[in-house]
Amino acid sequence: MNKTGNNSFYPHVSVDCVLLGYSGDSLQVLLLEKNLVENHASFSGLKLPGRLIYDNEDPDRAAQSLLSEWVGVRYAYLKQFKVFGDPDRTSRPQDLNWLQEAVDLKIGRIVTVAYLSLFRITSRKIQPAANLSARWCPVNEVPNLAFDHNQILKDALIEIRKNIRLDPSIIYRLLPAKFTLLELRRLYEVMYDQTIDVRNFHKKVKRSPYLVALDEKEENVPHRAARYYRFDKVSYNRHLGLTTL
Amino acid sequence: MNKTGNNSFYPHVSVDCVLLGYSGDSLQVLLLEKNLVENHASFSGLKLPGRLIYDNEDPDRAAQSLLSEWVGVRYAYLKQFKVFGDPDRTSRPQDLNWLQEAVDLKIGRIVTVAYLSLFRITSRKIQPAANLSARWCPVNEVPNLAFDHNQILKDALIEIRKNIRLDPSIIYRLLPAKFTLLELRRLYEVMYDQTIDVRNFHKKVKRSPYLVALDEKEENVPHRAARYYRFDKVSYNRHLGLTTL
DNA sequence: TTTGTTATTGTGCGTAAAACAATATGAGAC
DNA sequence: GTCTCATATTGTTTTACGCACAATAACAAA
Repeated sequence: MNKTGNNSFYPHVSVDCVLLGYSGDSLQVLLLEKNLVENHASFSGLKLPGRLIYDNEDPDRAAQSLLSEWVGVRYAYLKQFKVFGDPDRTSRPQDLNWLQEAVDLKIGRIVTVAYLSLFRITSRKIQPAANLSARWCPVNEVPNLAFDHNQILKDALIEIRKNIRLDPSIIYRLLPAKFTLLELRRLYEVMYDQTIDVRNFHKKVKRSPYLVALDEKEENVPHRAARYYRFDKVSYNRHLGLTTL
Repeated sequence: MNKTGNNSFYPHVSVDCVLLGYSGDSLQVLLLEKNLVENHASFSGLKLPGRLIYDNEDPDRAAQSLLSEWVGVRYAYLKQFKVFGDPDRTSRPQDLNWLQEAVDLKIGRIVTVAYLSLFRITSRKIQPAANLSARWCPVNEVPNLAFDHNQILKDALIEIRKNIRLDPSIIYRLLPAKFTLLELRRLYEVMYDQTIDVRNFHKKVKRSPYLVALDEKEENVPHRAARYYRFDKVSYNRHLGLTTL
């Protein structure tokens, strides 16, 4: 309740992105190394991609540009999910050092808008071309991050699970155009961190009208070939009215 | 992409609260009259309660204090649900006028964090004691509001429906300690804007272990008296683990 | 033809959603 | 006390889904 008395208070506003990529067997998050500070070897120095918003820039647009910059995906799932505004969220000594030395910011307080994005990691995109200080890290093996970024990541994972139940189409952004039911099942298992019965799973997904079987099968596999399926957006949108209510 | 070049950009940050009250037969939202400007009779002049955050103040705390100020409820459901940061959201002429004349703000850009709160309207609380410029308005009859507040309200209503499915306890904050199943059903019907079959509804709610029947009935009603029920928080919290997964 | 490996499929049970109408109960009128 | 009015309360059937279970089909290589 520390009133300033007048209305001339201006906090910083930033966006931070939890960029989640699926590699085909695990869910990974994009982390940046704060490698601009060289004399802090004992500090982990990892953070989520993020920056202050520009003058006259919508936070949504800032998040979109971060996504483009680091991953290059233009039309991925991208959702603002929470604001982190604790006045002390940037006040740890290491974080203050970095803000001052690397970004040339004074003791500034920063209110950040957190975004969540999901996409498929293709071999080409694993290393962002523009900057080598970025790396993918499995969400289960994330070390201590700067600021409250561990908390932001944790909230993002909770959020994404909620959203998948309300909008299953999110899942299919993590798969190639053609996929087998095994791939689909593995993805659900990774997302919810639990195993799923094969038979029940087949029955369930085959009820969905937007999952269409192709006349195509795996080739050159040393066992029975699995059928390929694809996700049909048109059927999904028609079907939406029923499942959402 | 209007970069400032340096990192010294400071937008305003505010919180706005969608305070939803249930009067027993309809859902209402608390609106404030921008009555400080007297020479704009043709302008509706209604807005959601909100203000800039103070120096060193967490947005959550600011929202909590707004809630206390206007409704006086201390432990109500209060949830941050979305950020509105379009640079042009405060640029309509009427809104600019109001900002300058009433709040003494220059052309400032404002990023706002929107909160959602739900509670019961008791006769005592319908008119906030401190300020008579506040009024309840049925959510279906809300006129044009200042800024993007109509959009904020719309998003809040979508959000609350999602949240009730995930956490039914929210519903019981809108009812008195003792209530009949008719009152409970009417509330669900108002919330989802659809009628519900009486028999199926009774069967469904009676499965909930946290809905306990009392040995008490309505009195002085010209028909069969309905039984009273209450919501049991302890049973609900025990039960939570099952329904959430 | 056999073998190894994975893909695919069916049955039973318990629970819940949805669509239906008849009976019970309280207060007041006669 | 009986009747009437208005609302409260309750049950059955059908259909769908979640969940727990194991046997069969298909492909490639030996």
